[in-house]
Amino acid sequence: MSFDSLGLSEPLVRAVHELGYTTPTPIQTQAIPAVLNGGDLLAGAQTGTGKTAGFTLPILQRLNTMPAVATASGKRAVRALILTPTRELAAQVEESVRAYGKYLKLKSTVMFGGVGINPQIGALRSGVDIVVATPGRLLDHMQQKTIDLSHLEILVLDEADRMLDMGFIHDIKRVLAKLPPKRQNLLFSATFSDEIKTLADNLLDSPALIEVARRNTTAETVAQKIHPVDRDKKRELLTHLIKQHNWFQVLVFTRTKHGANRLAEQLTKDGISALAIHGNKSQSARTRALAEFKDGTLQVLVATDIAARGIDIDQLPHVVNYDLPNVPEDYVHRIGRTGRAGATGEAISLVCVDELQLLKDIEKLIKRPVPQEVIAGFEPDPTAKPEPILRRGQGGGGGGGNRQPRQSQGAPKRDGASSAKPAQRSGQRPANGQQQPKPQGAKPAGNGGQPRRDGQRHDGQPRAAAHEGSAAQHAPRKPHGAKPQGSNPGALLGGAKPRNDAPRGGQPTRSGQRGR
DNA sequence: AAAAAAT
Repeated sequence: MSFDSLGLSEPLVRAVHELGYTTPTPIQTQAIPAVLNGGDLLAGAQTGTGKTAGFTLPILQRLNTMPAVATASGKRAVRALILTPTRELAAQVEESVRAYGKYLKLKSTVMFGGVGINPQIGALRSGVDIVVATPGRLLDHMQQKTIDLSHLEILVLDEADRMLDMGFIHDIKRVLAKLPPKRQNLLFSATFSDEIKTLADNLLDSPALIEVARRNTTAETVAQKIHPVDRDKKRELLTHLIKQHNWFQVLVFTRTKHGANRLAEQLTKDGISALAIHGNKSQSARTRALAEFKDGTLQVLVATDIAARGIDIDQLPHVVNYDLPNVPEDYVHRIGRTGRAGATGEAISLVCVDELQLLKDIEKLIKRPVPQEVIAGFEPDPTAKPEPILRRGQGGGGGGGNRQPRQSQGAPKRDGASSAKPAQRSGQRPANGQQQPKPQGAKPAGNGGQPRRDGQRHDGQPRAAAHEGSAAQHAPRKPHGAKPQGSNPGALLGGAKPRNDAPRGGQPTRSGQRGR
């Protein structure tokens, strides 16, 4: 199977090939012809399955093929709208659109909150074909009448379940109400709650159905490991691990925003360059942290679950769960940040007694125990009692009325400096972790803290296509270090009994085409 | 229970 046999035109295939992809993933194989068909689509797919290319490629082709439309002012009209739950994801999707559309004349832009609205208005005025947006800012534009969607032909709701979880349903309905009724709708969701089904029923007209087996697990290329540890020794252990192995690009997840801030500060004190990323950070701080982490300037990125989905970093070697996530599914999303596109990765979880129940839930979900390894010097106190803080909500699927109206959280915190890095860096990084982290503050002041919204990379390397990445399929590799090495594996923390391996994910389970 | 998203 190849991209041109899916019906994509030469300029798209050329862009895809130049980005290093030759073989479509299962979801691409199914979604691309379905979208080219012009009908609606309901797709069950998570990030990391090649989903983004699955809709951006055929959308580009359709817009390129269909006769261009002009607005009253004579500029190109917005014909495709892609909504995503987070700003970072919106930026990434638009990068993909740009990368894949490199040889086409189509124009795209991204818009979300937390940054100035005027540049966005300017971009819209100059005329764009494709808009990628988060719901809030899009509504803002609609109310201010700075966006004209009267020529819209294609609508995509990406990570629709996440958007509903985040309380976007009302915003989405308000957007939908103002769109031209005759259009192609694509809905992507990792899960299918009753809410999603209702949304799909209302939105989609006899959609094609595509489902790719859930990645409930954990690519084979990710080696997972638990380090049992006392709750108050976690930070020390993390520092120890990073320094001992000289890890150079570590994504660390915490449960709370406050926890992320604290940990980043402490790591910095320990001589490790670290920044936190979460929803209370200013957009410029978020953008900067992500950019520095991606280009290797930053050794550690401490994140809340804002980064659990979607965020894609090439060849990210290490993910650490400093806290286990409250929702088992998020474990899968988190560790899915590593081992992407066939590369090997390592997912380490620091687990204290409080988190045993969460661990059990996770092992049940992924249908396998995670090997445990106690690190010498960090043996957990066997008499420690769990503190009954953590409870997991969310029953089987239908239930949780998790509605939360948006509420203002006050001004985002400005974390100090207005430094953004000047463009630099060759794009190479040492292959073996020799890179020394720069101390904080050593960077020259940059462009006044303007966030990068332009989707360009510092190093100018094409990479957007790596999102949802692995267009190409790679031979599965054995995870390295899958066996616990070192001292008493399995000590102290009762995990699930070893079972035979879980079934591999990644195969399509169901597909339907239909004409319209 | 936490997180995210418009000002």
